[in-house]
Amino acid sequence: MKSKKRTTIYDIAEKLNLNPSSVSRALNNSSSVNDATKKLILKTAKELNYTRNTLASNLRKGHSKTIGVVVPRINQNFFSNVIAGIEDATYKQGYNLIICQSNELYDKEVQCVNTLINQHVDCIVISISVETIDHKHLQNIIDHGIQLIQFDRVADELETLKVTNDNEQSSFEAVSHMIKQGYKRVALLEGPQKLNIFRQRKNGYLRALEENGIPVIPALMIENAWTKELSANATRQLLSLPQPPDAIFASTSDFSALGVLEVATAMNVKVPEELGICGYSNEDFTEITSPSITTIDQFSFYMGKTVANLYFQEMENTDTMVVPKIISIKPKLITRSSTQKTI
Amino acid sequence: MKSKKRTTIYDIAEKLNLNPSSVSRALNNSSSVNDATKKLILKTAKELNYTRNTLASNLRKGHSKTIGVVVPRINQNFFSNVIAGIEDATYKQGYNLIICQSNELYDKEVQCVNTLINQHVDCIVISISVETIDHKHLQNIIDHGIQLIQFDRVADELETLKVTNDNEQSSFEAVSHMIKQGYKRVALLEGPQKLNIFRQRKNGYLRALEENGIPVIPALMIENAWTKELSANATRQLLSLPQPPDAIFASTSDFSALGVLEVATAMNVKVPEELGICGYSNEDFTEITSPSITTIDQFSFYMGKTVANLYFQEMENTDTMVVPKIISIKPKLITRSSTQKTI
DNA sequence: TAAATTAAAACAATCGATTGCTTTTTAATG
DNA sequence: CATTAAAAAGCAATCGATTGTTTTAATTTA
Repeated sequence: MKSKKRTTIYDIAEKLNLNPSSVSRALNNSSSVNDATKKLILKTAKELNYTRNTLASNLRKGHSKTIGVVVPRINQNFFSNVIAGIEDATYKQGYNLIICQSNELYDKEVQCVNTLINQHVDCIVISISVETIDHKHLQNIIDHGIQLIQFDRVADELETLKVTNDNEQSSFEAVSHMIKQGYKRVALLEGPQKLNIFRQRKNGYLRALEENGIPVIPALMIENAWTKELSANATRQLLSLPQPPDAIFASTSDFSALGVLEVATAMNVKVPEELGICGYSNEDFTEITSPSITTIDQFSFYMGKTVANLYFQEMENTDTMVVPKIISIKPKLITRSSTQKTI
Repeated sequence: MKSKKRTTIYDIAEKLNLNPSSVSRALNNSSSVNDATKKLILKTAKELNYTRNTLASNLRKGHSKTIGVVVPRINQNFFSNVIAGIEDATYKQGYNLIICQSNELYDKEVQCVNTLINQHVDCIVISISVETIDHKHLQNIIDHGIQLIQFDRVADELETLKVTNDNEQSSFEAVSHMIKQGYKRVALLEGPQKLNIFRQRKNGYLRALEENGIPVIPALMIENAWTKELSANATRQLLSLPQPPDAIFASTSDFSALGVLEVATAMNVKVPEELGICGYSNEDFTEITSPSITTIDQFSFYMGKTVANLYFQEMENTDTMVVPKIISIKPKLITRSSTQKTI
């Protein structure tokens, strides 16, 4: 489609025999243009179907009023909720959102970041991929003078603004809850330990065991069980142990917990009587499985809003340096049937 | 945060005692720059941490290489999958995505569209809100010479590029399937008839009844049952009828179907023996309810890719007028336990 | 009425990259 | 060695809006 030429302030100026600068000022409601003229300009602008060219405006003004977001996957409940939260907050401020997904690939993540830098976005919000171990691309964002906010999966080594979940504490509470319910051999399904969130969740698990005087049994801790399939395999393995666990904390996601549940059901292991299950994320479906699954709510939408508002707040300090700041949101344990050993 | 001044082609030109135009050409790999010079420029660009200012570039080039997307809700499975599909396709072409959500509100939808027009996006992709009945804002997009692609929930009256699901046919097949399973009184939970997709689904339902010689019973057709709660209420009402239905087609969503299932279970009505249930959308959870729910897959991710590719394809015809074109994707019936009356 | 003040509009430079056109330099040809 | 062709680089306008500065017009004050 050939896009017709759009109306510019020059067109308006020409038609009214005025200078473009006056048109611009009128459009920005400056006080240095006569009210009558202003009205006339506004009317003509409407007639000619004028809309400001944000490209030109932003170029001149030196900013883009745009925030870039990089997440592993757009269509994952947690992330799409965070994005919805960010959108909700940024929209009100007249900001736009450019969304990219890394697909959990380091290379794509770097590309996304570069694109956003090129776009001269004012801020980049990122939750890193599993593959991401070095942070040159993140440092690059900072070097370009772009505000950087990390959320959820953050690079600890890099001192930036961060919005995180208190994974350690919530895992601690989840495992403590299971122990209080009477489960004695709680297994752990771990996520890739490259990601700090999974390390933290493991730490919470370990602390809960320790504080409750329960020995750590390495055989009950399965590495890299972070998809439904991997968790299902892990569960088969665990339940076939001479001394199988009587509870499994799927610290990686509710999908993992679902894998556990399915295998348990298939192997005729009764949940929650013989096996307690706890997931992570409070996906919609955890409420409707039978039994319903105990899980942890991360307040994802709220998290998105927090991220956006953090940016707007920091933006105010125009000339001071960025002070690294971490906002930690405390997730909430949602206890359901899958851990109701005692009735 | 004060953003430091970024490196421009002028900085590079100055440092190398060259003209900015040569730098620009070198950066664009033009053949009219000496290879040695080109190499030098590229090296210096890297040293100075240069990145092209896309704002300036796009202003000059007259396009933004950006596609705007407006959906009712970002964090709804169907839409987030479509967006992921669009992103997947546009990313490869070096395009960016600006995402907005209307929250099912007409006013917000209009605002979103206006913002995108201001941003001078090259194309706007939209799925309209429930509230949307007039289409001035969509016409406005066209008037600004911006390519418009509607998907899923489209305004029939407006002749634009469209990517839709064949809702009529898929509903027809779903209801036919239920009838073939032996269900005799199939009820329908309708969505707001303002939206064409829900009208089409109703038509498919009606056609299935007709072609199978089954009378239409108005009492079995419930209007506006398009949330889980509304569907639950509707189900209670239906099952309390003197002559209750023996199957319910929740044409609006799987969430509705879930509402039906929960009420049926609570009322001790056996699914699928006494009541067949079919949903719409193939949400993840339909697989794991007990019984699992028969539903319709809309190929949402693929739909997103199709939308994006439609744009790129149309873009080629630079000077011809846009010929309204509709791509209809045929959804797939996924039969599961909830409609297995016969074994 | 002349001078001073203020309001309104015009002028011109700028943001950074691109591109048609011109000039300079280098290489090739007779 | 002169002439011509080709390659490489420079020049300058452009995209559209913004903004500091200057000019003009209108109003007020002495």
